[in-house]
Amino acid sequence: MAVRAPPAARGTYRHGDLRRALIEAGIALARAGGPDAVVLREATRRAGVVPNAAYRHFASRLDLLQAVRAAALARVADAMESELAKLRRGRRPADFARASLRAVGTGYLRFAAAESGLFRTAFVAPGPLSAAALPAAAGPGGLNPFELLGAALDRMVEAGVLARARRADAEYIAWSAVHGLAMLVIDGPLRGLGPAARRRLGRRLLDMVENGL
Amino acid sequence: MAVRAPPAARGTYRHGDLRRALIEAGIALARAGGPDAVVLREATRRAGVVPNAAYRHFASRLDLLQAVRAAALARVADAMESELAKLRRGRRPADFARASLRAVGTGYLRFAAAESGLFRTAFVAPGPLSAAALPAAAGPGGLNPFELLGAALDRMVEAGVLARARRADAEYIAWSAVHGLAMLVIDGPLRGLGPAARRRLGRRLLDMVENGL
DNA sequence: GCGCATTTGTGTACATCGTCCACAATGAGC
DNA sequence: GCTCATTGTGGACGATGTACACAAATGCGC
Repeated sequence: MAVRAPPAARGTYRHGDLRRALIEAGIALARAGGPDAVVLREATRRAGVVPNAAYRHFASRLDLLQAVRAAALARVADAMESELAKLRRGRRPADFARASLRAVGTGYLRFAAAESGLFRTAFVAPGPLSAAALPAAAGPGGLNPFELLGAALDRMVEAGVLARARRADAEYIAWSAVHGLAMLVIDGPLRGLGPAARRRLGRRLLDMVENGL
Repeated sequence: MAVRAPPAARGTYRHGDLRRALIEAGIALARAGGPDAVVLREATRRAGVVPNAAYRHFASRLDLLQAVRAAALARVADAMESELAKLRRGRRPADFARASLRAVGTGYLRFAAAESGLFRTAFVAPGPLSAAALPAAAGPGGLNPFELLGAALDRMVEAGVLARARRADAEYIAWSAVHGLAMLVIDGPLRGLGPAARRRLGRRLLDMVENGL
């Protein structure tokens, strides 16, 4: 009878929740192979549906990719928040603020290393032009990765650890540093570096951000 | 008769220098559309040759891409060197060393902004696994981008601007920062930022590297 | 000079992909 | 219960990467 064979095979004509199923499949594909692996036909196959069915829910492969991308971004935010959650709140504000910034960076780098396919998908060039703006890409706390970083920096200013004059654009600079390391580690010259070396480099980079910002 | 129609149409059976022609076409494609635009059939079309001819010179599309990638990397090195060449040598060694580091970074960022397609191609993930090691990717001076950066950092140590203890891994950290900014500006949230804002951010980032390294 | 093997380009073919169009099954609203 | 908008199916097209067999040109040994 095979009501639920591994790929699919449903009895009903309607799928019920195809849109979600396609995104789910897309996430699985992205996880395994990055953005290029998000292939429309394969997603429909996994959803047990004919390729064209996808066009009832997405205008194009790119449209599906964007949805997957948003999901991936949300997971980045998750990773950051879970790192932030580890912080003990008891400390002096200055230390706490600094630790927040590091936590944000650490979450980013950890996620990049652990889920490189999704990470690459999250930051793929979104077509020729797109406001993008990381729309519904927030984590459980309701903040997207960019906003989480901004909040950490604000905390640093309040705690007097970061001069107010240096606050402007600080998120771009800090993000750049962390993002660059993530990229180089994922598929740049630093690929296959070993977790220990990766952590060491990560710490060193965050030192630079902390001191140089 | 059309001996030389725009796309191609040669008289001879042999092409003469197909390998080079394909790489050249690949570079043009990468320039215009990044790594994904390096399409084997289109390259052969431009070379005025049937698709399969490419396989006499490249094992696969990916192999062609690697060749284009090497060329792109060489141009990155060019950009860095040309920025280094602008430096007046007369100054105090410390200033000169610092300026070298900035020049390397500036060249990198300039190239990323001016030739984003080639830049993205230069740093695309090279397949599932590859030693890569930036082989014949050097500029006129014979140094690849990574080596140019290393040389600048060495100069800083010699000039006493960078503590010897902090020299280790410094290229990875510095590269990360600059690379990250380049990525964000090219197709991340900082896309379409305007040259002035871009330069400002670049300077700020290089400040961070200089102070925080 | 000449014959033949090696190189290099051609022709045909296949699977896969994104996408379009016409049609069929379904379920909601009257 | 009829109608109609929604959602999935079937078949098709052009593009891509690539494999296999064949043909033209080159160059080497003689």
